[in-house]
Amino acid sequence: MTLPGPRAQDTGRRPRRHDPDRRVRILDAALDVLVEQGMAGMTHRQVAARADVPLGSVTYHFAGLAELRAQAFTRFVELQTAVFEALFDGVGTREEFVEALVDLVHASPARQRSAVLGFELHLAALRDPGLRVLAEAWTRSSQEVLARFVGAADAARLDALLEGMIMHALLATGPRSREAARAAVAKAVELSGEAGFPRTQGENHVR
Amino acid sequence: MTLPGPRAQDTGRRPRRHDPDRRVRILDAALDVLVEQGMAGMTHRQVAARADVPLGSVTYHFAGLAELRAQAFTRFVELQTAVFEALFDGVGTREEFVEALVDLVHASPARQRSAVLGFELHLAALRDPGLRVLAEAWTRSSQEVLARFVGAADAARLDALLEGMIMHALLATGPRSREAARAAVAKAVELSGEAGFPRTQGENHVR
Amino acid sequence: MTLPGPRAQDTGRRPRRHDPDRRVRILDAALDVLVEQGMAGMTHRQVAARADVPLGSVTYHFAGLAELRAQAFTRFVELQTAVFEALFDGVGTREEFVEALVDLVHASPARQRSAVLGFELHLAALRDPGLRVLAEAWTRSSQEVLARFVGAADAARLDALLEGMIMHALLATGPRSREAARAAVAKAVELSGEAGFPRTQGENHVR
Amino acid sequence: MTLPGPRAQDTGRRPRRHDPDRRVRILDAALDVLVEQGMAGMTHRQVAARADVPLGSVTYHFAGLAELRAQAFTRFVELQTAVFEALFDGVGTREEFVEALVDLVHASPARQRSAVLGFELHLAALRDPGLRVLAEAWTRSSQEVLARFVGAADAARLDALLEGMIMHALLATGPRSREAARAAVAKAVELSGEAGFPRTQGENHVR
DNA sequence: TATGAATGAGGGTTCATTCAT
DNA sequence: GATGAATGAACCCTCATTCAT
Repeated sequence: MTLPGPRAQDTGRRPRRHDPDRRVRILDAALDVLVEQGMAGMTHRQVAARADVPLGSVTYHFAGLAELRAQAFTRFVELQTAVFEALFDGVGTREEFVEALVDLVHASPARQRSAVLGFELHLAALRDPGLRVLAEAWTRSSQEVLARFVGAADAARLDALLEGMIMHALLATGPRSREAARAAVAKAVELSGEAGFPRTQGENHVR
Repeated sequence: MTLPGPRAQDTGRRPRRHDPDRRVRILDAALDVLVEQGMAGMTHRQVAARADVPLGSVTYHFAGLAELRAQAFTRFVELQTAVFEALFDGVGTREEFVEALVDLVHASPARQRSAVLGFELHLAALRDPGLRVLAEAWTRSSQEVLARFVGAADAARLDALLEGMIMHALLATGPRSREAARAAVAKAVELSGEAGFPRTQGENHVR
Repeated sequence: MTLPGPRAQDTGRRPRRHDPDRRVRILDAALDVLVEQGMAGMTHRQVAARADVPLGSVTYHFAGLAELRAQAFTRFVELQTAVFEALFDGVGTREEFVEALVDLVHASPARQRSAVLGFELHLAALRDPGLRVLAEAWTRSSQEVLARFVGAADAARLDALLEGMIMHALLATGPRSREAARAAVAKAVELSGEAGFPRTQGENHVR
Repeated sequence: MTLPGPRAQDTGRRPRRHDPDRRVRILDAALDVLVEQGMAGMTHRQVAARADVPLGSVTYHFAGLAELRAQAFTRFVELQTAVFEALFDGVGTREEFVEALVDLVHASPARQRSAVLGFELHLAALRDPGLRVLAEAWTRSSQEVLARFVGAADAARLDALLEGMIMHALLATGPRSREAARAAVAKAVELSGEAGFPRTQGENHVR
């Protein structure tokens, strides 16, 4: 029965001065919390604890929770866009394209996080105009990448299919076979126009 | 100075109607709130206000917010399953099938609500095992309906595509052409096996 | 995810008609709850559940929580007075007297209950005039019993000692030796006047 | 329709004083409320009102009602231990010892408060392990003080007697004669061993 | 610049009590 | 007579946000 002083929010009291990317650390922590606790669980306190940062630091760097949310999602989209780009980097043949898409869809622990964040963003965007703009830009940029390989209309269709498959993969309890995913993706790609595959099958291409 | 007991109270005389289906009214109100405010906004107070019911009524009929959520989603799935069944009632040809799917996807004010609820359920299911069971059952039942017309694997693929298209439709700001949606759906159905279409194309069917 | 109807307060729905001593069952249940949960935990619902009686039955038989409390304590005092009387029934010698007192003090599972209730009553009586009257009557009656064996002043002193020993026994974690209790009681009785012991030591007496 | 987040708020501009010993003020207020309203009446709101502090201040400084209770009782025991020590400071003769004990027992408005708190602590300790530890430590320390004047066993007996007399004094409606209390205490002390009285009776002692 | 003490609105939930059935 | 549906008041607690330091 000690008297510990106010509440257990002392994060260790180290004198962490000069922490230039504290802002980014907070954003990443916010995304972590968002993945684990959902939108409703993303509070100043949770984020601060996750970032190992004093509570005031979060309100200091971000004008409010809405802004924190917006910037966190913005960071997510930036990172995710880069990942998406990289995924198709060096893809030349239809087979490689399909394989890249299967990578995208097939649930790996790493993909789980971005899948959850993506859907959180989509849902949040329904009620926040700023986020809606962000979500649309993200979707557009994704489809533009896909459109390098298939036509624009096919890209939209493919993107929708991927979105749905990712959601299904997210919710499925049992492990899903990669082959099933590949078959589904392949069938969808099959129908797409030929445009955009610089190399014929089997041809090697150094990016 | 009497023993206070936890509380002392004087109920504010108000007509206390016996209301047999109040429970269902509360569930519908909960779904309304969920659509408009999102999961975080679905509070006892909001739901009570929406159902035009005193606060205590919500906590009386449901043991907790978790149960209210669960039962609301359960009701949603029940209703939605019926709607889904009805949509394909009388569908005989591939053309009719495609048209039904386009109805499903194309954003009408009426579909908006169920689309949002569906995605809210999917997201909530990520963190609630009970809801996950419900979501899986719903997905399974939907795919079983689709599987009457195309093969099981195609049904899963089609379902994913629809899911993605619905989400895209939900987020799109501008109005989307019904033709674009039809084209995308048609292409996906094209690839499916012939199984399940009792009538040949062009054949007339009196609904 | 079943729809169990309102809340889990259905006590089994047997048609318990003609239950003449339901009132007493409720009182005993109230005392049980009081022992286990404390004053703050003695709610209508807890009592009803404990008595295996519908919620409305408690409010039907008792005008309010205050009355339920009062009547429960009244019942407790009645029962306890009888027990107290019985304890000294047949006590003739100083040794028997001491032994009876030690029985009273020494913590047995059975005594635990009445000890707790007694202290709850004392504390509640501090703020409820009605209970204060009851508590005083109880104290007076106890001391009158003791005064049959020792003088009135000694009875008051003895009663206080017993009260304190009971409280200490209640709080002690380790088991207390009966001998220690006997020694303490004996010493207190030693000082008392001779009045009231009809039999000399060793003499047999059929009540 | 912006994302609502859990809440949106506008603090109602009020002077926000930095108040370093607000924590202690809250604890004292909690003890005041406890004396007047009993355990069940000791709510956040009552305490806040009593301490003239906003509601949030109580929950800010104490993690929960249980902790508030625990720390309030801890403070009570600390203060009371000091008072108890001071009471016997300078006591040298058996007469002074008795007189000190009578001071302890005889109901003065000042003692009323600590007596009530003491019994509340004892009762609360029955169901709270942390408080039980505290109560036991308190009892032990009290008896150790008494044991400076009488033997250990006698100290326990004396302590029990005092406890009982305090409770009786607390409940008695009419004023009790100090002489009666002195007589009872004197008789109990009479039986105790001689150990611990540095000065013989009648000897004068300059405090 | 950075922090955390402070505030009150609002969240989930429990409950005494009333009253229609 | 007996019951349980219904009602809000009040409870504990969390939290976004402000602001003194």
